[in-house]
Amino acid sequence: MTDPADLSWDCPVLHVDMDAFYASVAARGRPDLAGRPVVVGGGSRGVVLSANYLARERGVRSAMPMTRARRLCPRAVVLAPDFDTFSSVSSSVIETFRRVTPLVEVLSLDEAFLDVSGSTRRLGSPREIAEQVRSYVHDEQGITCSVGVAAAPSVAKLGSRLAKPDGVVVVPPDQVVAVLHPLDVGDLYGVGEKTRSLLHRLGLVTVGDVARTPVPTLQRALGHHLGAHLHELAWGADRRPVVARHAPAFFGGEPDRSMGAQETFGFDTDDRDVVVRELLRLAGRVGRRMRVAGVAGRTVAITVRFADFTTITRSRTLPEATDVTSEIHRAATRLYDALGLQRARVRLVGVRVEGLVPCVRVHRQLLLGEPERGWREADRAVDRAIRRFGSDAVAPASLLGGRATRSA
DNA sequence: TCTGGGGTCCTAGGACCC
DNA sequence: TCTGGGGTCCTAGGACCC
Repeated sequence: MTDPADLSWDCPVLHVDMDAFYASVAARGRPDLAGRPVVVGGGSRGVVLSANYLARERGVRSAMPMTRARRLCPRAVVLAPDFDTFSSVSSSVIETFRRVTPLVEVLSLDEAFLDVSGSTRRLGSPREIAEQVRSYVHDEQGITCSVGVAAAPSVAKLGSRLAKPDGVVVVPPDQVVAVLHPLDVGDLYGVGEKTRSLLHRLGLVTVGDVARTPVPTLQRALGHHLGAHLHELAWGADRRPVVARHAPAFFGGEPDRSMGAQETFGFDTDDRDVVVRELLRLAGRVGRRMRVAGVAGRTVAITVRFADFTTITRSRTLPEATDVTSEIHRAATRLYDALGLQRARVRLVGVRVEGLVPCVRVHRQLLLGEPERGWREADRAVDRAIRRFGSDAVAPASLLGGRATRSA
């Protein structure tokens, strides 16, 4: 108990964030990569998913176009992402967290909140627990993480950022204001580039500036919700409890509200047939994931991004929820055709189904008829074949040979 | 040489109903 | 006959996060 402030915390929260997670996992067991910049990403039109710290020294950042990253850091080793491995390492790390506390709120593959208020008697001060978590992760998974410790989740999250890489930052309650207020407003969770520059234009540059601005003023500038929310965050007053849950729809988790898939073409296209075939592939992917999860949805939405990067969405709500690939595809195609595009060059299309509910709650009138019943059974057969033989085994006839259009 | 893919939430306007 | 308000659903877009 080196930290007297620890004792005054009614509810200490840890935010654990893996350091350059994808890049670290991808480089594990690769001594040949030691001392080299590593970038995970790919595709001719892709972006950086993760960069290790040597690559970051050259200015490489997440979400940066790969072309730019290669220019900034020609020596970088570029690795393709392997999400199966990332997921499995992530699951192991989360199991490690659960040895410390059952109150683990998983935010993504590489970060989580841990409420350790029930663990201090057994494991020591919050700082000591943070160090234990770090050594467990390092010893068992061979990667490093950073931990922020505070009484509020939002402050703990800022702490882990300040701790990076490979460190711990504890922000006791009586130091929250001193730590928060000098930071740039862009450091607040929920403030991206647009909101940051809006606030800067208003003369609100630091978190302290936001904290000292009346809530109604913030609400006029940012909207009712965000205005009030940012004011709270600026005082470190986020008292949202840590909720034990797994982000994706795993057991016990809340079902996703929507499921979608999208894909950028290898080359922009103005060929309707190419787009409609792609919509079929995407509808198939989404439908299969919905059937695996046991959910159905009523609203089908498409996204279309044009060559100039302008992006539109169109959606239509069906009379009945569906998880049938052909129904999703039909709705998506109608939405696309309703755009009435002539020579527009399309860069990306996406399909999403929203308003998901568990299938058991969908009281389909099964008198609906044979055609629909037939499609459902066809979907099940395809799902079974894919489970047995892999996703290359089965495809609608119209997709056969279609892949060349994406990679040619 | 530009800019991925998976999501969530908020806002705002219009339709519609009470 | 005129006027108003509240609630909900639908649609489109935007911002944000990892």
